[in-house]
Amino acid sequence: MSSTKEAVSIGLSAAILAVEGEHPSVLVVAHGAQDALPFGPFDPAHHRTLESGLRKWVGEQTNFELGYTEQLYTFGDKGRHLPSPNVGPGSGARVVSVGYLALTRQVREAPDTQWRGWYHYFPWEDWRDKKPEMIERVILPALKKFVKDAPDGETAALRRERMNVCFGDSWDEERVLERYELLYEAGLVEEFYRDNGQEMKQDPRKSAAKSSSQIHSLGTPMLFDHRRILATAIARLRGKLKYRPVVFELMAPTFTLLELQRAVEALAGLRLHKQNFRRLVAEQGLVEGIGEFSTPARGRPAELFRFRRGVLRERPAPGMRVGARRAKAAV
Amino acid sequence: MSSTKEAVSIGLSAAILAVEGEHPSVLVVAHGAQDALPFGPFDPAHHRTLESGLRKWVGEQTNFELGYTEQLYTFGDKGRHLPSPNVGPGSGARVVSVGYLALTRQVREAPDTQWRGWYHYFPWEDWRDKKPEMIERVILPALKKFVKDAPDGETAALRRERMNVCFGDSWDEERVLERYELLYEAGLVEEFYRDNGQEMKQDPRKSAAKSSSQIHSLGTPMLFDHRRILATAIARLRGKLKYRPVVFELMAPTFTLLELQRAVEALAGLRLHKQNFRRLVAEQGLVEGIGEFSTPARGRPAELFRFRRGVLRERPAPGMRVGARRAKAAV
DNA sequence: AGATATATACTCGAAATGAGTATATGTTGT
DNA sequence: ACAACATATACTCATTTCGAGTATATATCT
Repeated sequence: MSSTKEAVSIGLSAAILAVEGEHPSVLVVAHGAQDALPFGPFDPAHHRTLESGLRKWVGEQTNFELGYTEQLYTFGDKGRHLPSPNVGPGSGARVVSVGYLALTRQVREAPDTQWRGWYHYFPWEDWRDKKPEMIERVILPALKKFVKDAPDGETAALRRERMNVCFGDSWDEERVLERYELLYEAGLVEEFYRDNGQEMKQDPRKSAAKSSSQIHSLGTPMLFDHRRILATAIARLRGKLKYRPVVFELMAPTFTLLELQRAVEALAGLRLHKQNFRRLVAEQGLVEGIGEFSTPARGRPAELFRFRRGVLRERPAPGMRVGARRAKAAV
Repeated sequence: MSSTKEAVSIGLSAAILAVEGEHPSVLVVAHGAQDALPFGPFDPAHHRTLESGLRKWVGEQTNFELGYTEQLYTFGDKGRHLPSPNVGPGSGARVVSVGYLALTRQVREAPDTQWRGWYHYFPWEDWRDKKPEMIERVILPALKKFVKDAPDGETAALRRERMNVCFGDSWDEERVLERYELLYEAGLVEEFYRDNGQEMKQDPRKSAAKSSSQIHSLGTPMLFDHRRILATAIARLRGKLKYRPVVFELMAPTFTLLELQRAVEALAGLRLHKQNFRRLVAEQGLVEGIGEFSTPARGRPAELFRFRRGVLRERPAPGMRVGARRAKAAV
């Protein structure tokens, strides 16, 4: 084995997600001027598994009980996780960070923590009202420039392909991470410049290049690679939604079908067809009515439902299909 | 931060998978009497990312060039990855192991390595000929006993649910890991006893309990938690097959449609309907004929095809749907 | 009572899909 | 040459899934 052995420490980060009405949110802690995911070191002396380590200090730090948790990915990139903003690279021990997804019903905030909407960090991911204008106005022009600026033809072709997959005609709501990574590499996201020790060129104070090649900083940045972990978490959740009944981890014990639909829509970032949604939910046997009814301000009261735990036993892959709109023309 | 800091080293393990004709295989190295996945330490001083570290020493150790690779999972459990068979726990540094899936076209074997069939390790996962008899004869009886032996009713219900999901009426070929973990916990797999410092009770030399509660060791065991990593790899590959054209990483540059089908069947552990398979492949535009034909020993020659790289650009999720047989009665 | 808002039931057609039949094209044995 | 066989390929058919829409029911507000 080689000389410099294991100067490695393990960091655990958790993207703790919830949804309140129509608003999907993530628990963040303030870390200087920047938002951060709750994170802490893994202490191998006191914890048998990574996950038990995570539960421990998340419990301490955010005063939160994690329900459903799932490991996301282990990042070991040099440069994208500096030990501290002040300390240059190469100084301390190398940090390998293990990211987790955790789901919870949104309750109170703990001290020093705050629930913030997903789409502050990923404004291009919310298609519920309409396709976000920034895609046509900012992202695609910048990506086209990114393609044009490629060093050689092969790289250009690869970049064009990625652009089309990520922001082309058909929207695949699961590709959250792929899109963030593309924007990162294209320099459309603040973390890119921070990680490379540069500044964002589009600084408003600068006099130079007016509107010609203005570079935009899209979305709110986060500490370290935390926005990447959050992107991974959202992507995973959006995918899982379709074949596992994970939404119910985020819902109150009872809910109306519309509330359930709004939650799914919030997570997927898409609108769904109401009648088909309830047909799906009914057919799948995901829920059961409890005979009581909501008392809405306006409109007809809706029956209250609860999750049918039995589904897990019966069906192989019960989830909320987030129907891809049937392609009109184009084949 | 706490006292006992980072006595952690990172191990990288790779499940390198290939398929030769109808035989799916994994590259193993002999480690004493046991099979092991190629593995080695991550050296943070020399590698920018975990993956580059992996490629480096896999290249050295097995003389192999990795093609497609994907991170699987990071395991940190105390007890399931002892530093060495001879050294007791608590002695050395804690090892956190990051598992990878890698795909390659099966070529020569490197020194000290060997291609072994998947189903040596997971004989219950191959349903191509028929449902493996061991499920009815050995696994289900043992699992029923495992349910009955549960300390309390709640645990029993959970265990029964898992038994049904894993080995019940409908077979979900993706749940490779879930099934292995269940067998592990039920003590049907040798690693369980090794990790707990016991011996397998069914030892043939022992005189005691004849056929009454005979405990079987299912499949060939592996070093450390390597069989778990392999299970994760197979599960991931079986899933990915359906929505990404990963099979082609395993195929020769040109192939007949039947060869492609046999490869998919080998990986999925299922038989497929031939006519529908080719319809699917054609509709998806995954392949293109090259005008040449195979020269088989018997039967009509088949056209040779190659992968159409264009698909990646065109379709959002091109893959080989492994059609779940339509449910007959039961609902 | 009528406007409005929401809930729920039902219909329709296109596409996907499981399963099968029919036919084409090669080899081997006699 | 020709039957017997093996494989490839084309096409049919019924069922299921699913997007999209219409129709109707039950509440509140003015």
